[in-house]
Amino acid sequence: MEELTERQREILTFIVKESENRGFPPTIREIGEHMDIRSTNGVNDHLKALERKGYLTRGEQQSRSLVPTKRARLLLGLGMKSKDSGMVEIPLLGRVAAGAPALAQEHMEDSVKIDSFLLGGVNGREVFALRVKGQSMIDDGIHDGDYLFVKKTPSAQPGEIVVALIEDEATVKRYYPETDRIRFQPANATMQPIYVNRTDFRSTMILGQVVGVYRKLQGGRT
Amino acid sequence: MEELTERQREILTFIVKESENRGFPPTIREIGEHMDIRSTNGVNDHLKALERKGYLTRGEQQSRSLVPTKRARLLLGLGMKSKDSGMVEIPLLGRVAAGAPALAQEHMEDSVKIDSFLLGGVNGREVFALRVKGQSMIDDGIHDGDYLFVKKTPSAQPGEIVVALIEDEATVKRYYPETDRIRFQPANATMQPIYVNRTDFRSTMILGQVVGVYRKLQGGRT
DNA sequence: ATGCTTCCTGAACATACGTGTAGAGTCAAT
DNA sequence: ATTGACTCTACACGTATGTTCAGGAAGCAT
Repeated sequence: MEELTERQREILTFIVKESENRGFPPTIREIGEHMDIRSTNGVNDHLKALERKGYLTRGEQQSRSLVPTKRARLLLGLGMKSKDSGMVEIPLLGRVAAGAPALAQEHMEDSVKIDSFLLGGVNGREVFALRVKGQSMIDDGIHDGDYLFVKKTPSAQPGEIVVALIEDEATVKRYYPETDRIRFQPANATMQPIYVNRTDFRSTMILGQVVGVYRKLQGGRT
Repeated sequence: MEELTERQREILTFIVKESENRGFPPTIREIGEHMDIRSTNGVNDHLKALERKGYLTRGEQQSRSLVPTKRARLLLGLGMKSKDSGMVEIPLLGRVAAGAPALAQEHMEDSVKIDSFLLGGVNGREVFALRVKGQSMIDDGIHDGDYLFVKKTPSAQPGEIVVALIEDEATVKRYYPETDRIRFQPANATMQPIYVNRTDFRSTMILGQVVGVYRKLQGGRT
């Protein structure tokens, strides 16, 4: 793990303390004021460094979206609050049917909490969950009714399992870009791949990348 | 104390939840989006009411400066306990190798927390977790490296997936009692079942029944 | 009827805020 | 010698965000 410089640690401490004392994180300019840094970019350099070293997560174009990571709390010797450490709450979308699923809205009525360890280091805030419908990925061990944990991302690496919006349906497939089209490959010997021409392809079609699968097993049913 | 209207309470709840989940409060527009209020002023009316009634403090001209008061937490019945409710901590045994696994000891060094909802109502205290070794259950969608959540029980129903101690090895198989022997059936076409004579069968051989499977997926590897 | 609160639309405005570019100085490592 | 982290200034730009004004509809008490 990369070490922090004195200045970076000071800023990280300030962010943590402000978050606790005021209830929300500071802005870049507030940090600059406290640290006697006249230029917002001076502060930004530090924030970038903290993010790169894994002590801070940021949102793009979002004010005050500075959230220290677990590692940051450990470094600063601030004991985590009880058993809550490492848990994230994931919005649970029902069995996604037709139409653009409510990714934008994300009503929190239903949610699942999960150990962030099981997400393999992915930031829990960019993950949603949904239930699988159908057998199209059975050869990859993804069954009907399974819970999928999906990292929101508009792109994917070839061969990765993604959730994509195809013909207004959210479906789970493997992603294979080819020269002039995209192949969405089911993992089921009885099913054919779906092809989408690059010209028809919008980045919004890929909703995210599957990072985890959970299946309830009880009473012996598969 | 002035009461809150339904709508005001909804917004207050949203602010509290967002603060906890994301680490910072929402903006007026984010609230509007979630509540289906198109006008920022519509939201502002509610915020003014919440402030007037003493459930919220705000800063002037400051983004995201929405901090619920103690009274708000009381009203919502959140005793400062945050997201931990409904969580259970499950001891995680390493890849169980040979010999009686440390069920008795249950070194807690490693553990996973999981939403009890995902255990399907099984009491978390009688559950342990372990990682799968081998491909013997691949046709049931249980792969090498998967995490199994196992309910400790000495018995099982026919056909259920169990963790059993066979020849000093902990293995995952389906459980089929036959007239004078027990058949432990792998879910892999290339593998043969294991038979145990009833006379040799001790109840301690069944460690538990599999109630959940989790698989990390990342970078496209299966 | 007349007000009052709640709940909302729509639009406009000022500023708070994140981001990018173009530098520059220090210091340690190669 | 050069490269690269770290630290910072100064300035500009776009947009994210809070605030305010001008209403309107529904319900409810006086």
